[in-house]
Amino acid sequence: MKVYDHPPIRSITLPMVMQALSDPCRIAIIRELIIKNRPLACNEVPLDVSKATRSHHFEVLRSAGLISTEVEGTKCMSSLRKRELDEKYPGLLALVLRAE
Amino acid sequence: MKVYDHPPIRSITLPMVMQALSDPCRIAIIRELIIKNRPLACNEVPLDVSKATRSHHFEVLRSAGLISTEVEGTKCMSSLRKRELDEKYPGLLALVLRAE
DNA sequence: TTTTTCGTTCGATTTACATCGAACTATGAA
DNA sequence: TTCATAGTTCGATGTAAATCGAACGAAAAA
Repeated sequence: MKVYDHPPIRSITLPMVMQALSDPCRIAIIRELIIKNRPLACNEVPLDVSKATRSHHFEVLRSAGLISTEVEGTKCMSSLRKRELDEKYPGLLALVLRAE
Repeated sequence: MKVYDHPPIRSITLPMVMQALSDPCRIAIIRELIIKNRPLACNEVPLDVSKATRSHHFEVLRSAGLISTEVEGTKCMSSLRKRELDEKYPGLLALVLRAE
């Protein structure tokens, strides 16, 4: 069974976070996680890309420290690292949620 | 004399802004503008890159709507579009200033 | 056990980006 | 008028990123 790597929040840098959020698909994923306020499987977020690309975007968010993922059966559920993000980057999630 | 183009703030998107802030040089420029709180010439911001690259980074920030630039003699002075940014992306500048 | 579901990984392609040196332009100073 | 300063633009190069289809693997369902 696949195990995901989650970098410690200390090792995350602002450029990494900004880079991760510079793509519309990935912003959509983060927004959905904020709104739904629960872990989501990859295909619960509507995106107009192939599943390979979708998987790629989740991986980018994961390695930028924005989400964490764990396997549940055949699905893998991703959650916002909300507490850590709010502490390290206060205002970031609110910004992503509200902004156009 | 060179005239710079500044996109209207309503045409700016979050991915554009995030993309512009995904580079350490550009974050350094924005920070310096926040801290100094006045227009700065390109070479007033210490960066370890050539002047061509420096010029490029200012251009990226400009076309992402983060700064505005006007010519003064042989220099070109860049300012933060602070009022507009605070209105459209509240919390963004504070985030850039504080975050690691 | 066979099939379906969910997602990853690989290899390939295309596009975007950071970077530089060199040539250029406009202004101001000598 | 000549020189210096500040920055842009061009062309080139190398690297990173987005995207896909196809093949794969693990777990659940039939």
